[in-house]
Amino acid sequence: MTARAAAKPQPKTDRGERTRRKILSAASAEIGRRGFSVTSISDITAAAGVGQGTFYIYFESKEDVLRELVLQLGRDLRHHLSGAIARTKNRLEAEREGLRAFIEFVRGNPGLYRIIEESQFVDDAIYRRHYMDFAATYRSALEVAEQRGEIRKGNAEVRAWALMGMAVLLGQRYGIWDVATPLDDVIGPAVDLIGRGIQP
Amino acid sequence: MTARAAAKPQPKTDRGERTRRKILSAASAEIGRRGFSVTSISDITAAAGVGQGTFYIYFESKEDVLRELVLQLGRDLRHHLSGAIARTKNRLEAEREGLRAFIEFVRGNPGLYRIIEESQFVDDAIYRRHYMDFAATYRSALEVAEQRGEIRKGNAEVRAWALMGMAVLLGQRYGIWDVATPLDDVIGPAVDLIGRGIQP
DNA sequence: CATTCATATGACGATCAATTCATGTTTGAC
DNA sequence: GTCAAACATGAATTGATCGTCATATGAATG
Repeated sequence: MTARAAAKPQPKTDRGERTRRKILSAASAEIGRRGFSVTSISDITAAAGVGQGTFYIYFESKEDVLRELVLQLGRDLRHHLSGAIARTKNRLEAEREGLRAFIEFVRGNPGLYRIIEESQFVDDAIYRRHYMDFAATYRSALEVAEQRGEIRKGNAEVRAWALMGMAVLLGQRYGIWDVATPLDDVIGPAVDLIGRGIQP
Repeated sequence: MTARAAAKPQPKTDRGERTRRKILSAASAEIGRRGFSVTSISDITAAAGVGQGTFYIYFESKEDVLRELVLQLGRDLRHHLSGAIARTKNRLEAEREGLRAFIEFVRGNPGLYRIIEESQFVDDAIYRRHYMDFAATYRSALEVAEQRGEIRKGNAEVRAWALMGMAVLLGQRYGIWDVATPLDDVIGPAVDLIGRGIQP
């Protein structure tokens, strides 16, 4: 499940580069829409408009493609989030804008969300790394905010995972299953919970 | 993926009942250990010690078994949690004991946890129902606590999903990936977050 | 324009899992 | 103890995907 074969060499021409991208992009669309396990390699190559054998010029296996997609999505999401948080002036505002950006991202890319979650059952290591990376970033941000006195002292590691968990399930609930509820109706209560908790 | 075929009739003899259970239990063990997609029906029947054809006397397909496992796990988990919460005397205590019981359950049954999560990619409807059911219960509990003045007023639906999300990812992080950290080191900070939030 | 490397193809063989079914065994009601 | 219904079996069929390979085309170089 986590076995790594020798990676395929990078394409050496523009044409190769383009073809590789076509395959990756078709894989993202097909897997995002129908799921990893039911998508066959020939589904992907058909969607990409290339021959079946072409796939194996650039990738070892379907798992290999998924790994690359997860990494790519991680980068995209990170970029999207850091853009949203950039101009906030304290931690709670960052939580608000980060959560909003996350659910927006999910609404805009439901398939991509599913790809990451399903990667757990294909290559646990890559899924884990995805979350570990986000957690590490989150944790640092919380520690900085703590230093600055923007938030109470607390266990930043546990907090990071708890807050990520909130975002993940709210993303599922309000980003995929229900895209009708206005985001403000979700963000408001969620940020209130993050900021002040439930106690009177 | 969500297609439902005519359900198989219940066994009519003790022997039948026993065989059906053997298959379900073997399926739970195998799928929990190795994952749904890589487990074949013959893996399951071999582990159960029955012939391959026997499987089809009781189940339509592997998906059919998974549905039943998810329902069963939902009942088990609900039972485990309500037992843990029963004697708590306010909402925050219930959050504490519920979270502890949940992560304990995950540590004790990592495979079961994976079964529920993977069901999302096999039969989305059953996975969704699982969460919807828990959310409905959670929401009611929060509304009652609100009535009693045990917690501040707030959007119980959003809160329920946010808190479930926290539990799910903390369960992943501290129930599956890291089972060495003492639970109190996790529960404490998490309940502090739930109770008072991060603001100073 | 000749040569060479990179890229592209899709038919084909190997593999594997799902499901059926003809046949045999067990159970329990009478 | 008989008998019909329920249950059990695993070999055989079916269907689908993977991954390879012989062959062909494209592009760049001198």
